[in-house]
Amino acid sequence: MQYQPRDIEPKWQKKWAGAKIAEIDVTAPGEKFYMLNMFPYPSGDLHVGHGRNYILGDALYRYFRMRGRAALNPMGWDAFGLPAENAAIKRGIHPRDWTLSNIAREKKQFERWGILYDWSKELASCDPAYYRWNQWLFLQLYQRGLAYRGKAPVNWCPQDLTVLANEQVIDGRCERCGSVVEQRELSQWFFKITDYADRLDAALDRLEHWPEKVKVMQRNWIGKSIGADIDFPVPSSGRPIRVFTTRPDTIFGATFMVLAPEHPEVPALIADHPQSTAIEEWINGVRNQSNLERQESGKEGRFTGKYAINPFTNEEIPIWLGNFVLMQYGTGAIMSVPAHDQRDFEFAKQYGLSIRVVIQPSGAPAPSAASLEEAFTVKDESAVAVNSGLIDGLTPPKAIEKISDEVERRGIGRKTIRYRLRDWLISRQRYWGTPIPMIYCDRCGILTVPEKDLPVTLPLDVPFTGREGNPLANHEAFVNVKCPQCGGSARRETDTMDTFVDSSWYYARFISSHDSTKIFDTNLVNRWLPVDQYIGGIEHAILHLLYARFICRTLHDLGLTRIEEPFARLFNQGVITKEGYRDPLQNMSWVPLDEVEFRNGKAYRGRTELVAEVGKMSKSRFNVVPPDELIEKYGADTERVYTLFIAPPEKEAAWSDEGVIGAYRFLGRVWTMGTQIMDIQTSTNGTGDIDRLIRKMHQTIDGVTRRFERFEFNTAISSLMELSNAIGEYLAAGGRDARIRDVYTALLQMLHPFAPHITEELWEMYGRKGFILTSKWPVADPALMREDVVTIVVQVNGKLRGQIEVPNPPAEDVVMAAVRSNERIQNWVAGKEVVKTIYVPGKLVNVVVR
RNA sequence: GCGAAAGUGGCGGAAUUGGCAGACGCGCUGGACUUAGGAUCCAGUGGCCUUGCAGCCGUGCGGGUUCGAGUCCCGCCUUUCGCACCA
Repeated sequence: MQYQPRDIEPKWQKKWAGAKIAEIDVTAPGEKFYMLNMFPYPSGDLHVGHGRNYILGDALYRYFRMRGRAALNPMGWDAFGLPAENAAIKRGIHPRDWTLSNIAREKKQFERWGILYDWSKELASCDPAYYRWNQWLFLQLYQRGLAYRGKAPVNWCPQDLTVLANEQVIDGRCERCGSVVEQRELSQWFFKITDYADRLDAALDRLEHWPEKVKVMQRNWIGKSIGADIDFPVPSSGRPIRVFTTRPDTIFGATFMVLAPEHPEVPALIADHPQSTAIEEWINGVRNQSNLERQESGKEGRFTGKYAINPFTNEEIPIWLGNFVLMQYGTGAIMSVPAHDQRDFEFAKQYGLSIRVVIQPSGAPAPSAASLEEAFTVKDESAVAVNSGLIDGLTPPKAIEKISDEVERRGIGRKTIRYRLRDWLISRQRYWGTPIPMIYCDRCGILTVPEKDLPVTLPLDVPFTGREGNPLANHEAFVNVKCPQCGGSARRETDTMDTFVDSSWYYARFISSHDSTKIFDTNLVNRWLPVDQYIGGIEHAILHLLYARFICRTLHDLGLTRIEEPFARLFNQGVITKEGYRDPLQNMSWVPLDEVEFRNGKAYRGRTELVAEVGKMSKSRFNVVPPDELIEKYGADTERVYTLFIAPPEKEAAWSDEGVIGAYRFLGRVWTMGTQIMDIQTSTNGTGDIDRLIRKMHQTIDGVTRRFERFEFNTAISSLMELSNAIGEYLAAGGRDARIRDVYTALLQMLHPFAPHITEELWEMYGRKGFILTSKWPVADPALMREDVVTIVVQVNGKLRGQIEVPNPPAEDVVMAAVRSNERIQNWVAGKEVVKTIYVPGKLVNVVVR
């Protein structure tokens, strides 16, 4: 009987679904394993690149189940968001219908891949039963001052009268209508993530099983720096200017001060300047530049004509404006220490400002003007403060401590910790999201929607033209509401929430996803969280993972969980790339694959030779591999095995259509040898070496088990291929010992997480009871792994000159006797003086001769 | 510029602690089967010299440590990723 994946795969998919095999009772006892793939945004079409992510999770899930863990593997939909709204505008489909039909398609695709999710816990963020708890959470945060309204600059399209996400702004213009986008200050809702900056930063050190890369990215994003705020008196205004510095120990070298052009003191400082108009013009020019533009235009500054007093040297230092000082960070003002800071140095050289060295390697001569270029790079461990009064001779850490204490003692500042992290702007002037549950009443002010009135449901009867801004704002029935306090007429908030709010706590909701009385069950969540294995793309390294960590902590602080960190282990799978083709004559635009002809190994469209480029699969590059055809031809098991075999899972991998055949052949061989082995009923003396094969089996069990724990799926599969090759050789050699059945069964079990359908089918054909999925993972017996004979490599002067076989375990004297009696080896040693002999137990002998 | 990771056949990639480099797979070559193609099966496949052989060379480049280096150390080169005027 031929291997026909087309027949057996749907059969098992139905059986698993019928048996509700992946449904788990979260209250039942057992050692829990919470496995979670990041829930997808249902955009409709899943390609083999997406498949890698889910197949990887499914293999892991099946493995842990077979290892006897109570494994939970739920799935849901990150179903709010802009693409649905754009589809509505472009194609006249309601975002809800578009989303729901995509969900149905993707769910079907998961089934075709043979992926087992516990669908009884399915959730979708666009479902009022889900988003009402978003709203509830918002209210809890609002009541604790963690949600607030504030002004923030947003991208505003004056033509479409709407706010645009950064991604929708292309070269400063609206992606839809092409008008120049403006920066506008609007009232927006924020979550106060900055209150948690310190805890989110500190806890990163305890996330042992997170990729270092992600932790570094989060650390940079939070951007903690320890330093001091120090006031510099300004005689002309009588108001001191406060600077932030991480190096207060260099204050004796602060020879000038630089303010951001937007600094609030600037107008007063330049008011009586003879060229104040020119300076204002310059300020406006800088203001309109992005940070990137400012950096590209180089350092520029203007002297205000005013001076501040350095509180430690008591010197007057000039106050400058500089385009490299950012108002958003610190106090928007810096003390410049040109001798020890690259940027200050460049600025000082450009404008001829004075430079004073205040840190030097101890005992070194004072740097000359020529060597000043190096002064700011002093990283010498022995560097100490000089020309610095009370801190002379101290190393930087001690000097920082002492000078900070002195600043506090004098009452001119304090030690501070600052973060780059800003509060999380959650307002979106968009329809397809969770309505923010707030009400504006002219008499009573800003009010929360009472909990009993949740959810605030998103109305469905709105028109989508893409022109009039947020459709919600024009929906009278939605906007007009009675004030919950005075009963008078009031207006609803029409902003919706950033979809990252939805994804910041869904992992907890899965545990009791149908509970309509509370956000989740605290006891159960305490049992099941944190997620044991979280799997998703590196693109979520910062935003999603940081927001989820933040919200998890707020839930903890609300007394709803004991859990502070939501994800114990994190794994980022690599993307799958494929060649796409560009047309050099058509401005290098991507060419659809069906227009590409291949001749002599090169790609053409007509007579134009196309340029091949390897990149992440995406529709816009026409390089996606849809799984349908592949599954039709070779089956889902082949795709699964190939996808996990292709490369280590964390690495980027290049898809090769030819490579797939290898996985198919492997499964075909497993199938064929299975039908052959089934016929072996009783032990008959063949010529094969069954003991060797059994040893190989135990070694493979040991290896595959360890490789599962380390996510080394590619080598796990290759060692299964080796075992299957060994079985094939045994059969070819005429081996017919009935114990081959045990070896084969173990192979099937280990193969199951990768190729679930074929292994279930063969398991059934073998007359085994139940699903192979619910069978017990094989255990390696160390005693049976051991070889009877070991081969020891013999080197002479480090070069391989022979091999000897000795009984295992190898005794040193036996090995040495064998070396001495081996003619071939002795020929290499003959006539030379043996300097020494090195024996590496069980591995090799190296004879060193002269 | 700063930080991190990585460079191994024609390709994807293997190689616990330094110990037979190239497992496994693709591709390729030859053969079997076939009217033929495909599929399948068998054999071979880093380079060089060879009748042959565990002879020589070989893990980005240059040095070093060691009986022995893909692996450790120093110095370069290249690629990828992250951060980027954050005071």
